[in-house]
Amino acid sequence: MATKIFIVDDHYMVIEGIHSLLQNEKNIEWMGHASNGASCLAFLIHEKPDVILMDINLPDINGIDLCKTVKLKYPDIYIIGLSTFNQQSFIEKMMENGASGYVLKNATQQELMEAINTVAEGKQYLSFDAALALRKPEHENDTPVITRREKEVLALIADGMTNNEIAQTLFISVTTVDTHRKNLLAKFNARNTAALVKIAMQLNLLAIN
Amino acid sequence: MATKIFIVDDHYMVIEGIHSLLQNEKNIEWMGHASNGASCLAFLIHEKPDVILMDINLPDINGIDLCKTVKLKYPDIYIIGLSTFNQQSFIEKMMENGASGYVLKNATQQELMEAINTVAEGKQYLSFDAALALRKPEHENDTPVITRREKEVLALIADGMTNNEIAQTLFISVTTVDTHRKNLLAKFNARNTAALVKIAMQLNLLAIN
DNA sequence: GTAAAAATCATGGAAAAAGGGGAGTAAGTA
DNA sequence: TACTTACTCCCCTTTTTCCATGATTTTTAC
Repeated sequence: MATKIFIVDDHYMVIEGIHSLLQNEKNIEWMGHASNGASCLAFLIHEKPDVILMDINLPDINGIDLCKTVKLKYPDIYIIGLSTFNQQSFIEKMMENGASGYVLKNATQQELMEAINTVAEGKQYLSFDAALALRKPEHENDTPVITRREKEVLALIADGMTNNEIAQTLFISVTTVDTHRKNLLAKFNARNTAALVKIAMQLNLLAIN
Repeated sequence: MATKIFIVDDHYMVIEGIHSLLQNEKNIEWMGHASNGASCLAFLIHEKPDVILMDINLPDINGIDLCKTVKLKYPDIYIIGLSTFNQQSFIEKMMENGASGYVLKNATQQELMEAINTVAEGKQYLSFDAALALRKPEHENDTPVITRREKEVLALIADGMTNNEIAQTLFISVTTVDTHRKNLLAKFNARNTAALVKIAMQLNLLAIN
């Protein structure tokens, strides 16, 4: 029985590349592609692929969120994350949101086929590079645990607000904001605000708006 | 006479996609690909393509710099920039460094063929989106033009260094670093360092290390 | 219901950044 | 050659962050 494949990616050349890589595979049935999250969800109303290859960077929605949505509605569909980055935080979040695998865009045909076949059996697959990123020692890659309030303060700091402004925004004292700031610096092991923001951005903790 | 095409891109799927898009074209001769700048230059010693499709993000060298180098050594080779971004600054710099065209990775086969044919005749080609980005007034375009030195300072700031430490690292005066910092804040329209780093990260101006 | 974690607030001082000026030199371009 | 750009350097003042060291009150979790 052929595995039905669907792709969500906004880059035509990548879609064509994957299509080309898979077109001679007998046990693969190409169902087509979507170039954004909305048309992916629309497609899924009527058609049910076995495996979705899903880019993390989509024009309308975050691939990580789309993964969550799809998995919630259609738990039987297996999802493989697809991106140019092998950053631990991306991979981790994708897997947390129900993805069964993660492949980099410089993967070979072999890797891609291995990923699809493994995932189609219900198992998990991580490309070598992705697995390597995940296996890094705890202190090198773990995102610190921050509280709800700290996250709020962090976002406002990154927006360029001073402690005073943040205090007024959140209706709390300046000294409280200062405490949160200090705790953030400690948790992220950052020397100052600049380093803090950089690390937070790398860990994808700041929404892009 | 067939146009000889060579590709420099570190994403196997993109290479495969382009190959697939071009394989049925009669007047295209596929010469192969390189996945980094070094092997591209090595290839060019013995072989001379007519047109090179060149990714902007390469593992070893900036595509913009590679473009300059190639054009300097082999002025007869036409180069088409290739990337996922249609940011004005990228396109502009690529064209300044001798590229004859710029195509986004979500281009269709038609666009790609049009680009190759146009460029092979010695003319310039910009994809619709790329041309649009270039035509935008400066203030609408979000990527400020920063100098080499400013970029260095920016990177060190984002690493958490103080003006004093940066000064010692770059062997310049603290006041000079301060000037660069002030100019960066002005160019990025950032209220403080935190906002500066966030914007720089969003614009992909800080290497991930 | 108690213990832990989170959120709140505070003082005071040292360090750094932000904001306002001005100015000279070197290199490349029109 | 004249002009522009990048890079360099300096002064002064105010604002903000960073650091150390406290403490009290809510929430949350077991």
